[in-house]
Amino acid sequence: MSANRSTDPSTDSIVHSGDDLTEAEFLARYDAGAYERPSVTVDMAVFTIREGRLAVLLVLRGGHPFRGRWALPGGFIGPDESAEVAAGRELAEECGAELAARAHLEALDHYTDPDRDPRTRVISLAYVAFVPDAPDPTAGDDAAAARFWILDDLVGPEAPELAFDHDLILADAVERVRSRIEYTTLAATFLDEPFTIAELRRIYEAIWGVTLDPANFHRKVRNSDGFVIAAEGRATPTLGRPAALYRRGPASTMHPPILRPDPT
Amino acid sequence: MSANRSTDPSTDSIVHSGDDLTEAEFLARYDAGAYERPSVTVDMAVFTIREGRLAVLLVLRGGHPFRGRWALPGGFIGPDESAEVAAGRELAEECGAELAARAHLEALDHYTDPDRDPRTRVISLAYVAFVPDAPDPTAGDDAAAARFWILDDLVGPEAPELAFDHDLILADAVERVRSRIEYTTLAATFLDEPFTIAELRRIYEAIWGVTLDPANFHRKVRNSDGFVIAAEGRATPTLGRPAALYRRGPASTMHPPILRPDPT
DNA sequence: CCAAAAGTGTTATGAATACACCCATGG
DNA sequence: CCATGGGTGTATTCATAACACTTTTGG
Repeated sequence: MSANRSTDPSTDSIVHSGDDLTEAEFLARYDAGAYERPSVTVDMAVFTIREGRLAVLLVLRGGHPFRGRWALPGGFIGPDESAEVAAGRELAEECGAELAARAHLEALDHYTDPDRDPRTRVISLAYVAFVPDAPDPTAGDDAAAARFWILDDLVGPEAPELAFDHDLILADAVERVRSRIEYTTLAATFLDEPFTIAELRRIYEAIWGVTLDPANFHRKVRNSDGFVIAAEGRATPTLGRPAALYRRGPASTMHPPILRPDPT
Repeated sequence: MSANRSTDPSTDSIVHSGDDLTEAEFLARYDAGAYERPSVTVDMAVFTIREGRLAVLLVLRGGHPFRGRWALPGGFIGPDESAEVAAGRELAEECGAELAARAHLEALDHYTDPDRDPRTRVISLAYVAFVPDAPDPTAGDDAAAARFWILDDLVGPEAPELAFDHDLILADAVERVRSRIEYTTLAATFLDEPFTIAELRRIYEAIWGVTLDPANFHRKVRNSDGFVIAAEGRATPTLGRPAALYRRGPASTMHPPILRPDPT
């Protein structure tokens, strides 16, 4: 603590000894403005499936810094809202309210390098969100454009360089979603209900970038208690036997998990 | 964004249109003080093993707010340090530098409820740390006392009520460490080198609160590539056959994992 | 009838469990 | 030689992977 004393509001003796005050008195006299504070943003990796592949929502920055670079959508946390509320609000503004209502939002990590933003000290709280295949959003006021990028198009020499440390955040987010669908039922949140087991399998294939055995996948999902529940009716395929329809079940985790195939 | 415009430094038009500036000019004119900012702390759940059971470091608060309550150690982030550096610094101050140097520190989550701190808006970045069995730390200036609490002593009617939302953070941290040792080699960081397989097993038993089959555990650890590597010599037991000694191996994850026994 | 996709059956392999059994030491 | 904990062998059970096979539709 001593190394940080001048900026540390928990070191009460700098403000007031406090020893002779009740907690109510202490709080009434507390001066919140006496210390240097970082700015705090939420940044979101909003995933969906596009052309059978994993895609993430990026916005083209219309203002400084990093004007003209693609970035994860996000914004500063309001003084009276939690980070999760702020993320939901931003998502609604980027993708529309009805889509945000269906999205599953989940805390990812925090990014705190003092130099990660050239303006000032900015700490980012990162979230991941999963939405069913959705139309491209309309750009907000401070973004020149907003669209889903297929992840494969973000690697290689043609790929845009992202603003801030968003390439790092995105890499963490991709790994998170890839490992998360192994032992949770999250993959189903990428689909509109009702859906078929094969559609769910294509979600896994898109996120992992592999092909899975349809027969074994079908069995695993059906045997996983509460993952999916049968719905009325049949899918109307362009070809082949019509598939049974399902909805998301009550379970949020799977035992045993559906493990990624060994990339060997 | 529009709902939050007045506190949002990314909405450049409020500060300056920016359109006619280079990025360098924009940054030179940027006023970081124009927006309301939260305070940001790091809080740590520092785990060790005490009396064969999982224990966590708590400090008794000497000042307001929550004076006289036990809390996770932590402190405010300095203006020029990352959260990880801040956590390491705080840990060194609480537990001693040599112990902090051996500790494995890992980001847990962030806690952002606007009302979680009665003083002002405070966002907490939570970390978990794992240290070999260590002497009780000496309390720092702003703590009346600091000691390891066996986790089982923190439940029940006799248990102290923690400050802030630290009971929630601690619950998340415990679940994290319990699941983390399933598929990482983290448990070995609770031990001084060299150690025996049985000592490692007792770490798992302490963290999960179960008893494990010594024979099967031994095989799983030995078969897990890079988890442990053989060291010279033998342990000198009080009873029974002397055990072989090992050091931490290069692997950080395990395939397949060592799964918790079903609590059924 | 044929093609194609959905879904079931069957076998082989690999890991986990339970537990019998051997090993190495101190008393 | 006995008690105790370290460590290996082995049979059973269970999940997975591979793939043959059946079902159900449209053309």
